Order: sequence, then C-alpha cells, then structure tokens
Amino acid sequence: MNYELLLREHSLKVTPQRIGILSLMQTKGHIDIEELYKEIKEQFSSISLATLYKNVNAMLENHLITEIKVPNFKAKYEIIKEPHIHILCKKCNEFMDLDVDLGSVLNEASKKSDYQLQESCVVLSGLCKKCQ
Amino acid sequence: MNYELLLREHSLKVTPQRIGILSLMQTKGHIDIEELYKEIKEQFSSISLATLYKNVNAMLENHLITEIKVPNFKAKYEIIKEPHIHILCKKCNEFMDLDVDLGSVLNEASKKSDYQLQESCVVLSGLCKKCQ
DNA sequence: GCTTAAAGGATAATAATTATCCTTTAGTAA
DNA sequence: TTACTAAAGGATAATTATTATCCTTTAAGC
Repeated sequence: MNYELLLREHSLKVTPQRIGILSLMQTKGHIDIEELYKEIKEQFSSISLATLYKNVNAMLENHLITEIKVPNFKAKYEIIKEPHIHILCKKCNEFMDLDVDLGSVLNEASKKSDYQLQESCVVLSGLCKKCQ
Repeated sequence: MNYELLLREHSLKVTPQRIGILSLMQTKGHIDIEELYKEIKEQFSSISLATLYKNVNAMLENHLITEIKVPNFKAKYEIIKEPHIHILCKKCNEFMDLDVDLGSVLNEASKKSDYQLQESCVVLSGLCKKCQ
C-alpha cells in the first residue's frame, strides 16, 4: 500500500512517523493507542506519545482512518476501506473483519426511523471456533 | 419498574443511590457518566463521583446495565432489556433504540466466521428526519 | 538551497478513572 | 428490635489517558 499517496490524498504531510503508524495499522489490521505506541517505538525510539495522539487525531479528522469502539476494550483504529463488520471472540479476544450484507438491516432501520443513513458500526461477539 | 427487585436479582444491595441511578437510566434511556453525575446530584447533593463509578461498574459486571460505545461519544449506559439496535443523528445527536431484525446478519456472520455468536452491538448513524 | 507552515519531541496541564481509607448503612439472624 | 458484619458511601489521593504548550526540526513549494 502506498502510504505517501494515501497521506497526500487526505491533505496530510508525509512524514516517516506517519508512514510508520499507517504501516502498523495495515499490518495489524486493528490496533489501539497503547500497542501502537509500543510498536512504533521499535522504529522511532524517540517518538513522543503526543505525536502519536496528534497523528491519530489528524488521520481521524481527515477520514483516513476510523475508530472502532468495542465494549470493554480501548478504541481500536484501522485504515478506512470498504464497509465491513467486526467480530470478537470473548475468550481469546481475536478481533477481525467480516464481510456481511447489511442491506436488509439498513432498509428496515431506514424505513422504521425515517433516517437517512450514512454509517454503520457493527460488532458481533461470541466464541470463535477454537474457544467453543 | 421495580428497581429494588432488579438490584436483588443481580446480587446487588439496594441503596437509595443505586435506585436513583437506575431511575435516571430508565427515564433518559441512555446516559453517560457526566450527565448521570450532574442529574444524580439533584437528588443526592453529596454523592461522590467515585460512588457513581463504583456503582456503574458493579452494575456492568452483574449484567444489570450495558455500555454502549458510540464513535466520537463518551460511553452511554442503559438498563439491559430485549436486544435492539441504536441509531444516531450526526447533526442533532438524537440517539435512540430501534427494533430491527438482525437474523439474516447473524446467520451470515455465524456461517462465515464459524463463531458461536452471543451478543451484537449495532449503531447506525446518519440524519434524522428533521435534520435532513 | 531558501522560506514557511506544519510536524516532532519534551513536558506540563487537564480530564477521566480507579484506589484508599474511614464512616455509614443494608441485610441477616438472634 | 437489636446487634453484627460485609459491603456501600464519601472524601480525596493516585493513577491513567488525553490534550495543550513551547520550542526545535522538517516537509513542501518556490
């Protein structure tokens, strides 16, 4: 993935730290601030936690990444891509993407609420195959 | 709603403060810590913020209430009831329950992931009728 | 190469949450 | 009732999370 282009497309300056952050998000899929900081320090030993927060916030505001809030967990971040849902194993904490058609739900919700829907945040949880 | 019974059923002692907290959650539907504290002080002017946190955590652990995490908002709390989803207006911040059938989504997700699903957290957002 | 606005780093300040300690009270059983 | 005990409440300290500040460094455009 071309992180420099991605940053430029979202009106953000290209810096090594930002590329590192995006690269970690891409590799890990989803990552919270704490883990992000621990990992990014491997590459940039002197990076400041403030820089991390500032960059995450800038990327959120410019719609380059998105925040996933999961009950009982710290917020996770991921690079924005096609719509998808998330699934969490309550035992081993595996957390992953899933492609599921939300059409029927969105239709029904839209009809019942008279809302013009724009976004959806779906997190399902239970036990993964190994943990059942 | 019988809050005393509700508390006892969840192995929690009945105290005036807890009844007050539950009563507020019921009236408001969903409420965050900040607003909860502001409101509860009307009834218990000397209630400590620590008491509020302790009680909310106790109620969460005993599955009497649930935490709803909404992107860009503080966590909201509500008394547990039948499964339902939530819908948020991005303009006026109206936030409400909605009864929508998740059957198809849960089936598809379960099939594709091999998970044994237990819970779902769905928050849709967009513009309400007035704000469109 | 310059210039400049923005980003990085260190750290202080603020906000959010939890821990501690003592007082008070709810629940139970005589 | 009353007495006992474990738990809850209140005040506040401690911790954790996040944001602000200020100065130095750097990316981007000329």
